[in-house]
Amino acid sequence: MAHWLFKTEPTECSIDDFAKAPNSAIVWEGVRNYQARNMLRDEVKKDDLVLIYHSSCKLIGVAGIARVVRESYPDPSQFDPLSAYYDEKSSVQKPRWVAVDLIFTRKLPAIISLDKMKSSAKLRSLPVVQKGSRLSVMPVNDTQWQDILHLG
DNA sequence: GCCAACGTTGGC
DNA sequence: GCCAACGTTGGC
Repeated sequence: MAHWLFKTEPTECSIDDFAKAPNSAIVWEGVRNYQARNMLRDEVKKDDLVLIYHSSCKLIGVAGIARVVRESYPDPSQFDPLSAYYDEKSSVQKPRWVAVDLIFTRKLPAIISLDKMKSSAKLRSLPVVQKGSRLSVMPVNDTQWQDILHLG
């Protein structure tokens, strides 16, 4: 079982949105970067655990944990002209983007801040703390997973 | 709101 | 297939 970190702007989808619907799958849609898509499509598997990371907000960092309940399938938002994620170059016959479904696991008692992760020597190789890393889907290895949660 | 660091696009 | 111009991301 692998571990991941998914970025989200809490104004779009926050850990509280997960917590409010603990029994319903959340469609993780809108990934529009090829490198992130490839991981989502090829490597993110059912039962993998995901750190939900809040970005572009006041309290930047890991807010909670979710679990993959459905592996990649065509992202419905790419076909929806009314969606902000609509892609006119994509088609149902040849979809370009994928989504996965997640379910709430738990909210952390406190956000594990980006600052805190950056100041941990153990986490220097973690993609999210590296300069210029903008991927919205990033791998987290087992050791890093433990180290991150121990910061909390 | 700024801007560095990436990613994408399109002319050649 | 190169690369300049442009667009986006996201921390600050």
